[in-house]
Amino acid sequence: MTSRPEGKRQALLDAALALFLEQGVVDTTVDQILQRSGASVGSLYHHFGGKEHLADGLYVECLSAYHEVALAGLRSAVTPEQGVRSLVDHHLTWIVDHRAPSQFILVYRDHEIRPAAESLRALNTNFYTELEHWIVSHASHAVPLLPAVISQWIGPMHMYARHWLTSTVKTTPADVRTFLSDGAWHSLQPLFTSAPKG
Amino acid sequence: MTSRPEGKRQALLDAALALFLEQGVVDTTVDQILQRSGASVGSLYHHFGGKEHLADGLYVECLSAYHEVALAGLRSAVTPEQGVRSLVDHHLTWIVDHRAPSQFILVYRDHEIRPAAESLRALNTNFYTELEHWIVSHASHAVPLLPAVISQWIGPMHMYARHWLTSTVKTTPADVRTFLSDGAWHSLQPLFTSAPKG
DNA sequence: GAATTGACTAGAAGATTCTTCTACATCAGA
DNA sequence: TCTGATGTAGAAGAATCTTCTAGTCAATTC
Repeated sequence: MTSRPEGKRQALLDAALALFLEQGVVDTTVDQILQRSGASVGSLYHHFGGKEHLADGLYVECLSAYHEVALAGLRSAVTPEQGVRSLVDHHLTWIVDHRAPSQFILVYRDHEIRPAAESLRALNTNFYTELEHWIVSHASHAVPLLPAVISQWIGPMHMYARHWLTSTVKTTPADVRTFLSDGAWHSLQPLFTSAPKG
Repeated sequence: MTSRPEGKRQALLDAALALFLEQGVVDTTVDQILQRSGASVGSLYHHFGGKEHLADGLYVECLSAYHEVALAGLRSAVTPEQGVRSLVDHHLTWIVDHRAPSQFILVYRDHEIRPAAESLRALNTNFYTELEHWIVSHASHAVPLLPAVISQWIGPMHMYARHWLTSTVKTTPADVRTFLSDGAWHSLQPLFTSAPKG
């Protein structure tokens, strides 16, 4: 009966996010999602095509939103240093302001290896490709080992975020923002200034 | 009939590892595991108590083996530099020599938030606690922000491992071993030599 | 060396959970 | 008012997981 456009779809996403974080994807039943969202089986399968696809949709939704913010900051950076630091800053801000989506992204990411998750992995590929292009276009010389460079840039902040999101500490990422930002910049700085070794 | 001790248990683990990597945990059915392993439903539920518990058991098995090697290297290190670098080296060696278990660990890690996974998370906690103790005991002064320091130490290598294990590139981690090892050491070196700022 | 015990295996029966399917509702635009 | 696109409903059916009882086998006890 009552239903504004996108009403049930969004209700399903909201209910699923809450339940998935409370109980995990596997232990959450379709019935629980239906009860919490007020939607019917038909709605769920109309909008998403199944429980796992709903989880995929949720992942895409959450990750896209994050990517948008992160890339916007990177694009508006003027100097290499601003760009390198912006990604760390935006990330740490994001996980505080969007705790639930962040948890779901970190926890669900790569959690399955299956061909069906193709489109889902493409999301990450696009993101990293843009990061690589940004590095190359700002670097003062050829950059080898791009994946390793990217890892040094954002690996620490990812790991810290994972730690902060899964533990229950009261400290905020603000305490480590400077530390992580400095670390990232010091790791990448050589790419933008000095000449390559060898 | 035929059954050596541990026979079915190990067969179940082997079959599960292969299937989980091929199809993901969710898309693998109990029946598939039984067929591939030659075990019966009874065996699976006797040894593990369910499909998810089997996945947990597999995770524990794989991760424990890795922790053992990693910590052994760390303990036998004489200088701080050897210790810092050993963890990176052992990790990169490990993922090459044990590709399947590594993939499962990275992919399955944290993949569910649920109270039942308590013992499972304890494994990681113990590992990181030992890393923290090692840092503190070798540092030349008080170390703040331990989780952030740990993240700088092993965050990049984790991220690179994830990349290498999920992509199909032919390059081996040997190409980046020096790069990542240097990065880790340069990040942590100040802890072991100079005085803290502020 | 028969009985007992405990660890393990077997597979049918039962319970749970997921998915499909058909019918109905709402709404914008012709 | 009709029409088609989109969304909703829930019963029926299919797939999957788990429990349960009944064994097998090897080692141990008396």
